[in-house]
Amino acid sequence: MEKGMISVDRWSEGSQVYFLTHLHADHTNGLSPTWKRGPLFCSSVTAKLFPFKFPGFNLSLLSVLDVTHWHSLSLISPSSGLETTVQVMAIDAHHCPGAVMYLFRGEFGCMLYTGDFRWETTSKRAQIGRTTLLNALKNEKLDILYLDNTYCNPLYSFPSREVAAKQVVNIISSHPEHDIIIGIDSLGKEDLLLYISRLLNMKIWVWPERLQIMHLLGFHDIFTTKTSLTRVRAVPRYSFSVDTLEGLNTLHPTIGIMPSGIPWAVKTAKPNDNLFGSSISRHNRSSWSTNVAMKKPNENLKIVERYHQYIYSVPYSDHSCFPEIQEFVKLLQPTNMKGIVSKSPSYVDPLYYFGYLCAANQPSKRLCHKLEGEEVGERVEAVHVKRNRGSRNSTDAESKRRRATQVDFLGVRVNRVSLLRRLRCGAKIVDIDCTE
DNA sequence: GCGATCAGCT
DNA sequence: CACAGCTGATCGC
Repeated sequence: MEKGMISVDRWSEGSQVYFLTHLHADHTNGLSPTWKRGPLFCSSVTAKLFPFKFPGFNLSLLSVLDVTHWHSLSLISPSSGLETTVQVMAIDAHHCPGAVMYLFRGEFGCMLYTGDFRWETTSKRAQIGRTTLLNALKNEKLDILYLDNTYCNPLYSFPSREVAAKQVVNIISSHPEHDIIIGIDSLGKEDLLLYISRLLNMKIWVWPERLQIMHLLGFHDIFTTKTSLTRVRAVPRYSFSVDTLEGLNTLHPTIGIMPSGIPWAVKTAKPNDNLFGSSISRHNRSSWSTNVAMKKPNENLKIVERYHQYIYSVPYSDHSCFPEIQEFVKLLQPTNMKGIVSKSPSYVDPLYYFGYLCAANQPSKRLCHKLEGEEVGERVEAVHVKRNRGSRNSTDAESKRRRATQVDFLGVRVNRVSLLRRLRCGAKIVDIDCTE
């Protein structure tokens, strides 16, 4: 295999330059303070947060890319061995602070790696993104689109974050005597918290490390670590559970709000089930419930009852929902397309739904010639593939067998989808034989 | 002992 | 199911 040129959100050896879309952990797997494989490009906000996440990292390796401007890099062509120019543009991805997409052009053609992104066609920011992309692509064809396919399934349709944020504010203001906890991660959902703070004119509690991040992001007066100053607290999602809520309610009436594209606990119930017969109105439930068969109905029922006693699931998502992904693909009409998320809720290759929008039947021969002739088979395969359950209980022999499958995959189409499922995000995107 | 990786959980 | 990501166990150096 010839050496590659460019890796995005992928940190193994063999590339000349590396790009980071944003600082969520599933995109930094393999990065560490001791990493030193080459120049690492990212946005200015990501660069600002970077030392916090990777203290001791050699910052001379970091290069900041301004958004919406072309930057030229001089690299060695993997095919000819000669110097070649690659141009790259970072574009706001509207995901979490610092998140960008990368648009590349060079001898390999034109390609876009979205990273995680949200494409709200109603928002001002997305309109700017739309103009930027169209201007950048102007007379050029997008040869390959690496797409955030997290919610690439028609099951997933949710409102804009502005609408969802209003739902959150409604929930809080309809519980004037309650304490509120909101489950968030170490980065992301800041806009939601700012919105709450502005509309309800209150500070928001965050844990100390999160306050440091808020300060790095330039938010100095809105957040606090003093519990006495506010009844609204943003807490780490991993500490947000039914048990936590039940514990808190022994001290003071408290409700939880979970902003998420996946209302997991809701999904075990039907919209008209008695589970929702509570006197508290559930703003979001009607459009949310999907019916999923239950293995142990009674057991799950209890969990759901406990859940709905205290927790609101609000469809506030930093990923694009299905109709938005569709809009995005329609706009760009790439020649080829590849999902970057393998562990999505209902993984399906984006070509299954959007192949008709692009010229996927005539994949660019400059790129990924191996993909040619596989796309139709892959699309069919994608819907029939069974979820890989029970990996936690699998034996050593089973996991060895799976590893063997991964090796075989490089030349065998039929295993392609099941492998993609397990792969992490990230790609070595310019690699002559395109096997990653 | 340290970092990388994985299992388990939410 | 699992957005993103923590904790704790284990492995290899």
